[in-house]
Amino acid sequence: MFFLKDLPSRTTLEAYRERFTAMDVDKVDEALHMLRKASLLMRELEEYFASRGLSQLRYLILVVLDREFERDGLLASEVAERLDVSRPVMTRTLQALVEEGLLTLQTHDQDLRAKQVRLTRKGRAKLHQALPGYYRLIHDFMDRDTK
Amino acid sequence: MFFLKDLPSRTTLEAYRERFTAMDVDKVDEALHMLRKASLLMRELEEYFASRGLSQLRYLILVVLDREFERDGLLASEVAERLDVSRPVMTRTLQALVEEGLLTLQTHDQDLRAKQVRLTRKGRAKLHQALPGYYRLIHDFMDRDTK
DNA sequence: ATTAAATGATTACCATGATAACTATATTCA
DNA sequence: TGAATATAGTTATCATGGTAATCATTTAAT
Repeated sequence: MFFLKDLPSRTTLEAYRERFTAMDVDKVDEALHMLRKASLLMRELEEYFASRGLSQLRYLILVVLDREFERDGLLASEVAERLDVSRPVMTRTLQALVEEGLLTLQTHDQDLRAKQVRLTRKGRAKLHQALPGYYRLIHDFMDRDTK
Repeated sequence: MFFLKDLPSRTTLEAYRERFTAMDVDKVDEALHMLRKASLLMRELEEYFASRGLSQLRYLILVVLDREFERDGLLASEVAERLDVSRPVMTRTLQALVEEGLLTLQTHDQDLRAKQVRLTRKGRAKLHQALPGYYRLIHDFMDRDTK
């Protein structure tokens, strides 16, 4: 997370450019604003998810599984790959979601190392309940911010 | 962090809009791209800081203190306020930085509850060593990304 | 002046991210 | 075919974020 209330001014950035590096001040400035804005939005999203017994990652796992409605679940490694998150975090989070009855985990038929992950009806319902508020929050944030 | 490799398509977003909420699809789409881009940049920054014995927050604490060169340090609460981070996290991080000799903490003269935080010479040097690479990383990321 | 409320910092505890090391199973190739 | 390598997942450990509760001190109010 990146929470610097007063970002470095253009003047400060230009002084740095002079001193050591051939950076594009505009792009760096844009990046700093983006980091702060994204951090604020992420914080709001985490708060929203927490209020619904979810988290950013839990939510995204449900999304990824919900998308693949033609397939009978995904391998844990496929979920991890689509989300670009480390395996141990995936293991832990999937287990927590199973505890809560939102997913099932089952050893794969052919490959005994692998785990098949499936959404339960409860999991799908939980996701669909969270979606409207999720999009509303993002919409409101962007709306507020661009004013 | 937000790491969904395939973001919801415009079509998907429009379907959601129809179904439950009067959202601006463009703005939501923009927000999702921003979240992902910021997450990737934050990950690179954390890696950079880790390689130098710092972290995003440790770095920002040094920046905030370095900025206030006219003042003889800041109160811990002032640092927390400028960075919008919770007090317990600030306490812990300041103590770690003191352990490493980058800061000093001293009980305030007038208010015995408060702590005065000051950059040491070593802390200032550490910050100035980290700055060029920090800006270069951001520059390169933005440059790469906009291609 | 004394009590009540507010403030600064800390402690205890929990959630979520990472990496390194490990187990078990599959695959490759000599 | 058997040994070496690769892959899927887990465990252990650590870093960094949060909230709630607590302690000490200061400020406000009666």
